[in-house]
Amino acid sequence: MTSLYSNQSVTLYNSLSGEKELFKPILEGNVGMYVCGPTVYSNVHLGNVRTFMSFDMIFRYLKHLGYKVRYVRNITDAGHLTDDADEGEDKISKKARLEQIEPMEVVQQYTIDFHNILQKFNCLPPSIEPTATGHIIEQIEIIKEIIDNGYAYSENGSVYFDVLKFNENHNYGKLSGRLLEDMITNTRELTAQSEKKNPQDFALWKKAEQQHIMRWPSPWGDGFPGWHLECTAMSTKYLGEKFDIHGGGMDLKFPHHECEIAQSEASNGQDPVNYWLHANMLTLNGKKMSKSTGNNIFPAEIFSGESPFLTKGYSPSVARFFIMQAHYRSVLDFSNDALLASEKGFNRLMEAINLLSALPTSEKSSIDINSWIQSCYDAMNDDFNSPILIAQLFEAAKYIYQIKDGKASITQTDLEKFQSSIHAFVFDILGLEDLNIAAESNSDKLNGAIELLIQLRKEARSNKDFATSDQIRDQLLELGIQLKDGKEGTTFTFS
RNA sequence: GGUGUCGUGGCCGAGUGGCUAGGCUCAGCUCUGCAAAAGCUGCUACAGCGGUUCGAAUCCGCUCGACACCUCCA
Repeated sequence: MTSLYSNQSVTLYNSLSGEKELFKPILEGNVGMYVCGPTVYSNVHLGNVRTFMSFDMIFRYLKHLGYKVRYVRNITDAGHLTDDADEGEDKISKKARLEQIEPMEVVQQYTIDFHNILQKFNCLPPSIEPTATGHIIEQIEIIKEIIDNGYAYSENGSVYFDVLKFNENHNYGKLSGRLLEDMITNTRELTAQSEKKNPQDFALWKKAEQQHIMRWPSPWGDGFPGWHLECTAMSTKYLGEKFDIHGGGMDLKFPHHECEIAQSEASNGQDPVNYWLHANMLTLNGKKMSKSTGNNIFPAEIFSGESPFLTKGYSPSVARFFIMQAHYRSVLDFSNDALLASEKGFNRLMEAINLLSALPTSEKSSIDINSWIQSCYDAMNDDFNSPILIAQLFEAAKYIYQIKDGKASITQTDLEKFQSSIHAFVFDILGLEDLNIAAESNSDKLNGAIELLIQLRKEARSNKDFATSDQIRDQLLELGIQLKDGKEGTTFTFS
């Protein structure tokens, strides 16, 4: 059997070229994908989640197409200075000092939170989730190579990447579209940069001061690795010197990803990545969500509704649906109104899908199922355009109601195809979950009780005892259980 | 100041040279004991000004505005 990917060709927007390109993996049938993970010194907010969700959707789609995907997403548990000055402190160390615990306790706590949250949003775990602290040796080796190749210098126990030297025969700035000379003329004045030859240089290794708790021995003395280096070390180790896809948030494009390219080229001479993908920001009140400014909203607040920005709580799947309704490269603004609209749309889609298995079949299909399926693939093949896919799914919902009402027809074979495709796109690729099914399966007793009330209400109605029937309906609604009268009887949902 | 992205109907969001996504809201209808729910129908927009073109939301120029990056951030 041939894989789907031989029929469905994916086009993706490559930040490096600024254009949509046909996706062709280095090794046919295999994809190596690296995504920059979180720095685990605080809880992830919804903006962080959006990026990981976007790449989860991409991961899911590539797998669906039959690619064997090795998805590597790191945990940054070391390095990462709070500022660029020489006195900059490691973020995790700082948090540990403030809370008077071990740095690895900080790391552990927020790594667990990160995993829990992503699981709630139904993100698949990556194939490999390496940590920066687990790859200190690899990082030191890369630094040695860069020094040997003449693109780094050590100074007072620290090692810096020599950007000017590198730019003499490489192109520093090719990813972010910057020119080094512009950067030099526009550099802001920063104090305490005495160790660097020039401000554009970045740290590969930082000397640890006496009080610094996260430290490792190295040829240059005790210290810790620079932030950009870990991704180069881990992507190279698990995906090779050249791999297919590198993803991350738009805000990492410069300097982080630019530095990764420079480090690879300076150490092994390879431009490391064929396709750079950048997920755009989630904004709140029109401004980027950010840990440092506090303009953010946390997943726990979404679920509980306990936030000044929300009127109620929303399920993880509704939040995921909301995010999937925008293209991953567009800025998306978070608001209660937008979430409310998504919730209604999401419920409508789920209700239509639940009708699928009970649809009547006919001798002929009046709907061209094959071309509908292809239109779903076309959407995803076009740079993972999930909003278009969702529009197609609502078209499918319309078909479902037409078939149900006898205004359209479908054969048994087509229905099976229709059903399996919808399931693939909604649950496997978009990663949505049907909450009513989940609710039904874990509360059989409650469901039985509600069914009983529905039966009693039905009897009351047939006796024209509307006082009783309305009491059952209204009081259940107050409890958050909504009865829905339809032609084939009464159903209910939890609101 | 530099680099980049973008400005779409009441709201959210696709599209990116002609065939006018989709969701929500709203209005009407169907169903109903009344509702709710659900379904159906309707609502023709592309910041402004020029230009290219038989034809532009879509390409080009200018103006205005927003956001992001240039300093840690997904």
